[in-house]
Amino acid sequence: MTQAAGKRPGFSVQSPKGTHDILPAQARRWRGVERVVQAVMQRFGYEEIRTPIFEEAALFIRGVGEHTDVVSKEIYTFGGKGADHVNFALRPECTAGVVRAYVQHRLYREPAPQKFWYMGPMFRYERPQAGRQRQFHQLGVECFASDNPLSDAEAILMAVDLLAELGLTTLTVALNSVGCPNCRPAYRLQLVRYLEEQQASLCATCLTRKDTNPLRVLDCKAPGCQPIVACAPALHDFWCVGCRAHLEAVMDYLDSVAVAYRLDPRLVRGLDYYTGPVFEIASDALGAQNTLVGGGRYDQLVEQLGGPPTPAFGWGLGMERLLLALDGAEAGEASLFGAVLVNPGESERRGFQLVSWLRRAGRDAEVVTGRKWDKLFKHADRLGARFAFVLGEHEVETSRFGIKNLSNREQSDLPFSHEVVMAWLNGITDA
RNA sequence: GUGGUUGUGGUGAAGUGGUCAACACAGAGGAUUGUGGAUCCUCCAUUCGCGGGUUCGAACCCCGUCAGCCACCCCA
Repeated sequence: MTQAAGKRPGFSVQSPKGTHDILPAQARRWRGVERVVQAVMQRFGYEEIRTPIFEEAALFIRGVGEHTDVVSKEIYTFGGKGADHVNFALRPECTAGVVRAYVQHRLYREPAPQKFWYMGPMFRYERPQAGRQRQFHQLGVECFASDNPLSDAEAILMAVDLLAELGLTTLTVALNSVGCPNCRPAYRLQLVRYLEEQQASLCATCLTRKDTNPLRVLDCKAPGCQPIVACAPALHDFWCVGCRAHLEAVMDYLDSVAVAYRLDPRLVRGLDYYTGPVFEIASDALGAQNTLVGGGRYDQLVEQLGGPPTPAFGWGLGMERLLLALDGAEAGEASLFGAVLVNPGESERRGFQLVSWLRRAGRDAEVVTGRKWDKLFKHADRLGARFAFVLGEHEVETSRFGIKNLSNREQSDLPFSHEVVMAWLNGITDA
């Protein structure tokens, strides 16, 4: 923000627009969420995968879709160097990268289905607002080589359970099917024909969407487009037998485990690769950007990116939005096992020894140096220490040290030696 | 890319043209030469996002610029 007078480092001391530092207090919250994530993923048999944060730009253009906003106006690209100059792009999402890795390493040879999860930064050049940043973090899952509706339901359930376990309750799950290659073309044709009739009253963006990605018109919130959308041919009238049956099976599975959802005939995804069931989980604890999880089936993508025909299902979850929705939850206080209180001089040497013994024994501890004992104890309080180790000049002279339990204020006095400390550690019980 | 709104220390904020830029919290030091969230005292913004202009004089007025936030759009 402001620059100290006289110091001109030649750059702004501010993280780039739309990016944030995660400071220790926040990082604690992240770790808490990550722990739950890992546990849930393990229960559902998903394995972690980590892919590069940049890929060839062409991967995203082919995978996500040339006409999606994500690719056409939000992607960060940069050139390589030297002879084999290729254009790269910071990943705007991770499905394309995971599919690329799946194809590259021929993971389809592993026993099916192959189930992966990932977590990491994604990049989209957008105007920042609540729940939207240029660098944000996404947790996602991809399940390959299963066209069984059970896999769809399992993945959706996993998202719901994860959110519930984190304490999120006011959620709505929206479900739809965007149709498969058997039925979508017919629908698309009808829709375009209809939109052409109505094009006089369509908004400007919908006019271009009509040709590039007509299904997205269904999602348009422009007031002028509302009546048109309302009377548009309905997707579900065009579903083929397979699509209908698949969606119904997913619904049946969800019913069987009491996952509440709402069928939303207008739910459409902004990424081109989706086929069949799509879903979204929104939280009313958020502002305008209230979609927490979005995903669906993409049975064509693996083949499109050079792999064998492989059905797949996946979703992505915005970590920052999740943390935002979780905002009411406690951040967790800083805590410490032991604070070793010492005076300047020789007692610091002892303090260094003692803190090192404690750390080597697996305990977190800090040395605090000072002359005034009220300040030292106050400091120990602030650190949230369970025990204060009193090791001042008096103790150095007598070769002893004090241990004070800061919660019940009981203090004992012991000879200063490694063995004594270890014995004492063995004697304490963890709360 | 479009619109709205806000920019005063680590934080929350007073101050709307004229002495050292209130106050509160946090922080540092002391009162108290060894024992913790108390009390009292002291210190902590050569400067009001940044740059220019008007003026004898600007945190306050004007212009520009940058940033934050919110919304549109889009999406997680």
